Amino acid sequence: MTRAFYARPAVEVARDLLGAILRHGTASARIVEVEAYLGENDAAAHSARGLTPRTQVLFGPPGHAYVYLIYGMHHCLNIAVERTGNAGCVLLRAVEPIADVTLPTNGPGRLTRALGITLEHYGVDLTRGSLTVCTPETVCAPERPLTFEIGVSPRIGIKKADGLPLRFFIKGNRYVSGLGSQRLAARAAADDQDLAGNVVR
DNA sequence: GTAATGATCTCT
DNA sequence: GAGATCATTACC
Repeated sequence: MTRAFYARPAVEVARDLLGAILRHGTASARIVEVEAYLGENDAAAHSARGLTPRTQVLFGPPGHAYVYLIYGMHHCLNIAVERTGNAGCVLLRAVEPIADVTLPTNGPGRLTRALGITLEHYGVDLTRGSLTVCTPETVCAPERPLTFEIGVSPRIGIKKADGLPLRFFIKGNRYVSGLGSQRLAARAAADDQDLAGNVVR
């Protein structure tokens, strides 16, 4: 993805990231669920209270990683978007494994653990280096559809600015996180059932 | 310096 | 429904 791809409103970038490929080293996975955070006018965004040491990358140029530790034990991966000075970002919430991924990837904390993303990736440039996002056509995954329906819902787990439809996900994809998906995924692993179409909310 | 908080996950 | 566990932030 180019710098220009990220230099757009958070909602646009979020929707366009669905289906794209997240790569870290040899590991790769398809992005199936994201959330948009709008910057200083979004009470739920970390950048809502202005520039702090942690959030400075959000105010910097687009296309850089914003990684932070949540609840003392989970890392979350975001991508800074919009032009320099605008603190919008996109939270990656779930991915579908393609290669060299063994751990579960449905959920923000799980996907960072599965792909080995930590605080050391804070601020790295996603347009160059080992942690990148690219278009699905550049990866050989012919069994996965390039077109899909996009589902929309309120963001998960936040208390401020709740209810805004800023969460986007691939409808029917079994790797989407959210209500019930953990039990469904566990049952799928146990029964080897195909859950496609049953995770839409 | 101290205390509250949290864009989560796992188990009960 | 509660506990784990700590960086960041706000407030004294």
